[in-house]
Amino acid sequence: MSNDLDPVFKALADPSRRRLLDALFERNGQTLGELCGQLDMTRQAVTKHLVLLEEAQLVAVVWRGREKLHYLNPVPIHAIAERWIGKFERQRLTALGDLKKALEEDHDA
Amino acid sequence: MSNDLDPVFKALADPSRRRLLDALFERNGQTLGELCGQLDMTRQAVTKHLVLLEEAQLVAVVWRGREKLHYLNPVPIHAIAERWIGKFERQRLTALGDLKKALEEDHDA
DNA sequence: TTGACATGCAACCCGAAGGTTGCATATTGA
DNA sequence: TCAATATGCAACCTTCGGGTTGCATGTCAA
Repeated sequence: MSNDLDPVFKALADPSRRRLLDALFERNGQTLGELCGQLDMTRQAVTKHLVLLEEAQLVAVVWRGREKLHYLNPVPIHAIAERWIGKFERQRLTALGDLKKALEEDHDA
Repeated sequence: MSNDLDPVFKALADPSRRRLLDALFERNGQTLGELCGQLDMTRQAVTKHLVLLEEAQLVAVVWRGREKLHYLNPVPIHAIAERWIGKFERQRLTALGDLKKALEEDHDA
């Protein structure tokens, strides 16, 4: 399994791509055509977004005849949650405390 | 509190900015100059990255004389974990199941 | 077998993003 | 008071990202 989260963060940075993930969350296994119906752009633009999602392994593809079915792969999101967000979540209250304290000291001065 | 996660996703998309967050994670409250020492680019470039982090509310700033102290604000990361990642994590096994099943059916055909 | 359908590929356009350099401003401490 | 320090502001350059259009390819169904 890849250990590089960068393509995942990049893929998640665009609202249209998050929207595609949401669409697959609503109904998994949609075709390209179906996904196009939910975004206000050309099929080619949607294809490009899906390519990025595939490269980040957020979406997996299965061909059925001439149709391309898209499936959500939750593993990279899980990896981000585990390896990245978890770290900050663990120190959350400490960081908030630092911030509060700094603001108070600033007020004094 | 802002409810818009887009600037947060955008801010997290760049490796240099994630690195800055990591640096503040290591030692909270660093000055601009200190943060510059940890990235291989000009001070102005670092400033630009920090502006994006501030706009996403991931970093809060306190001025102490001529020094600008940077503090981690864990709230937006928490928001992403709660409102966005949590949703996918909850359906994680279901999505993996869909994917596995689709791959098997593809194999049959 | 053929036309309609689902998708791929490639060139192109434009604005945004990341970086640089140069200069201005404010604070500090000797 | 003045030089060094810490930072801001603005113009500029190049690359990348998101979007389009046009055409090619492969599959299905009548």
